[in-house]
Amino acid sequence: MTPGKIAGEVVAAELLAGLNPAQAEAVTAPDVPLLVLAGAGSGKTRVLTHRVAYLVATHRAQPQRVLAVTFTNKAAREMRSRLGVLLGGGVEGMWLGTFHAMGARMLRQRGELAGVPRDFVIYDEGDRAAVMKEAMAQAGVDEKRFSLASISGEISRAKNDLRGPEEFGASARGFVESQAARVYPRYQALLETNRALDFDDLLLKVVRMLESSAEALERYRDRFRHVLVDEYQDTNRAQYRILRLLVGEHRRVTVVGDPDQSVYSWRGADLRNILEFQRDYPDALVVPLEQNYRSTAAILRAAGAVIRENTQRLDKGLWTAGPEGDPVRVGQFYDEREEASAVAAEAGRLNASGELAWGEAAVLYRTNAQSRALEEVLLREGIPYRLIGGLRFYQRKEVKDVLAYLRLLANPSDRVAFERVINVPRRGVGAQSIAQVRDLLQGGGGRLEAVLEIPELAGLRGAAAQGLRRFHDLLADLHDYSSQWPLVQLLDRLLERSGYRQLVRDGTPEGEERWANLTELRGLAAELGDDPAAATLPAFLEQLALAGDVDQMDDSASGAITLITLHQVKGLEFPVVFVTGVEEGLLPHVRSLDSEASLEEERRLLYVGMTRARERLYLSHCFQRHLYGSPRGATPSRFLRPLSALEGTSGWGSPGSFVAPPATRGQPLVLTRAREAILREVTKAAPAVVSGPRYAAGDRVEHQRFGRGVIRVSEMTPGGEEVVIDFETAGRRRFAVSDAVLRKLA
DNA sequence: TGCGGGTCCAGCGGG
DNA sequence: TGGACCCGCA
Repeated sequence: MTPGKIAGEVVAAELLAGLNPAQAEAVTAPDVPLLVLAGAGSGKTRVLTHRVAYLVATHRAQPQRVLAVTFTNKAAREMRSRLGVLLGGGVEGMWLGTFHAMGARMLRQRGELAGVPRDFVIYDEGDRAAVMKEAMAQAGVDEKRFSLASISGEISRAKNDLRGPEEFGASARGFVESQAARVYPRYQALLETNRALDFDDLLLKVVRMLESSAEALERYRDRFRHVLVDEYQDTNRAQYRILRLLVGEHRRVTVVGDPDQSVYSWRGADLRNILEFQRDYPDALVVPLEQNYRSTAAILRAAGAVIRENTQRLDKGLWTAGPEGDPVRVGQFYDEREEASAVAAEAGRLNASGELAWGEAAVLYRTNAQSRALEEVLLREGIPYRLIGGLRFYQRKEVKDVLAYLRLLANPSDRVAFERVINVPRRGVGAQSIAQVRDLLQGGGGRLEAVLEIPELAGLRGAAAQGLRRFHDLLADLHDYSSQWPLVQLLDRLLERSGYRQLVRDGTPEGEERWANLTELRGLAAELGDDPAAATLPAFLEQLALAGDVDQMDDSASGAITLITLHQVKGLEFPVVFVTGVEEGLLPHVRSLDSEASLEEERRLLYVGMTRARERLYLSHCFQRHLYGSPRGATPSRFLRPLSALEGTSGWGSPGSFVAPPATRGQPLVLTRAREAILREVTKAAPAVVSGPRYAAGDRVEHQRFGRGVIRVSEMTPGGEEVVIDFETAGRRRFAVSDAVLRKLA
């Protein structure tokens, strides 16, 4: 026996330590198709990573022959770092990432086998919308009658179902579909001229490649002798097809998922993939993970009672060896303001008694609009919170603009990028001139680069022509520069030479905020600087395109209550969870009432929310809720029915927590007022009615996001107090004072 | 070309 | 209610 083998066995034994029998079974299962039905909080990620590590440690798999696919970048990162720890390095060469990253990588390697140019760019949702708009115009589809979103959705769905323009056109039924069928081929043609793929293409083209090229199929099948997939319940048909093709005859495939947590059918996820795994592989080994390590018995019982009403599911008996815990509380409140106050009051009570740090609680809701009332109350009460979602980093105008410049440098055919920045900052090239250029290119009258150099080709004269030429010179300059200097310097030069820095930094606080975002982008480029392979422009752009967003959940240590949608909260957990707005029309949402399947998905959404809670779970609904500005009556969700008779479930607050609506509207409820008074005393947070500045130069402060710093300037503006802070690590920044993110240090 | 007011719309959002 | 978008006017 070789020393290596012995070491491997030692590691293997360590990998099984602390696993329960079901987990161990899944980790050590033989090379047969394996379906791990992992209930909420049952250690799913642990099993997946340990199985990969186990396969490697026991020499059943070489790292470079393993493909492990996750749904999010975050999950991929986590898995990579956990594997690094488990194996002490040794993950080199392993393909570990999202489906889309995997697709991009394969297409860079062998995409030409499916007619994909090697230097393709990846279009995000914004770019896709721009192209879609143009395609709709070409097809003569009226944007007023058919929304971009509906057409775009149809086409995306078609792609996820592996239907090309012809096939889709042949089977199109109904108004929207037939319009989409006219747009689809034009949309695809435009992507092609731009040498661009959208996210759906990253999957679709891989399928086409593997199906049409024996060489490609052979190559990747041989390469990936072990295939493992996380969140299998969320895979769409294209992803399913890729897996089937890759797994082929060797059938060493492990999928992990929970049908009860499938909440993305509207994005193409197909529950059949997991429900029918055993039909696809009749000899599959199915290992249910039923022991929950997260929630109390009371919480599990309530969640189980809710999800059991669904018909489309594989029953699991989720159980816990943990304590019964506090009862699950269901409360009714007058309206969303009182609901928010109740959340704040309860969180405040727990915090005051030392049972809860702010960062340990989350407030969940169905729609983003619901966050407003919560924010207002938390702000008023001085309770720190962080809002997940909203406008994301890469969707910010300034970031998209600068990225468009970079994309144009990397790919001069990218007309979406061109149209985005040709007149930003202004160069005298208006909509009219852009249209002329577009028409010329449309008619095949030349390449974009040529038109930039000789604008007269497009019939342009005067200021517009000069603007295009200046733009051309700028790009040429940057192009030369980029061949000799690292990314960061290129970015700096771009910001200077283009005039973009001046445009953004207009002296307003908003301008500084935008500039701060660009500084962050610069930071990302700098991070890559250490790695020569990643520091090229194309690699940088690809990474950003696939990264989607800077991870908002990474700073989980923040001392703030989390406000988050039910969809985004999947995969997270908190000691204390409030699920708000559990009402008919909201959860289930009105738009899901038309089919039993979507209704069941809504129920799963509530289930996901409930199972995020470790110790305390609160559900609330209102008597009335403001929707689009006007009040409407609300009734408790049908999903709550099985809870009414359930042991370990009780009302939230005193029996009188809900009282009849007041006779005159707009009059605050006495009870609400009393509660606020109590809360104020408990949290000692005085209402934020301040007439003068709260900060002075020299004050030491801590910012939720940027850390510690010193106030340099404080001034009162019509919009409130504004401060300039020198941060220890984040440099000088300017803010409007917000108690939610800034606090004074002693 | 840039801005202001009218109008329309409103679910969840990974990669 | 509030944001996005369009049209018309300076």
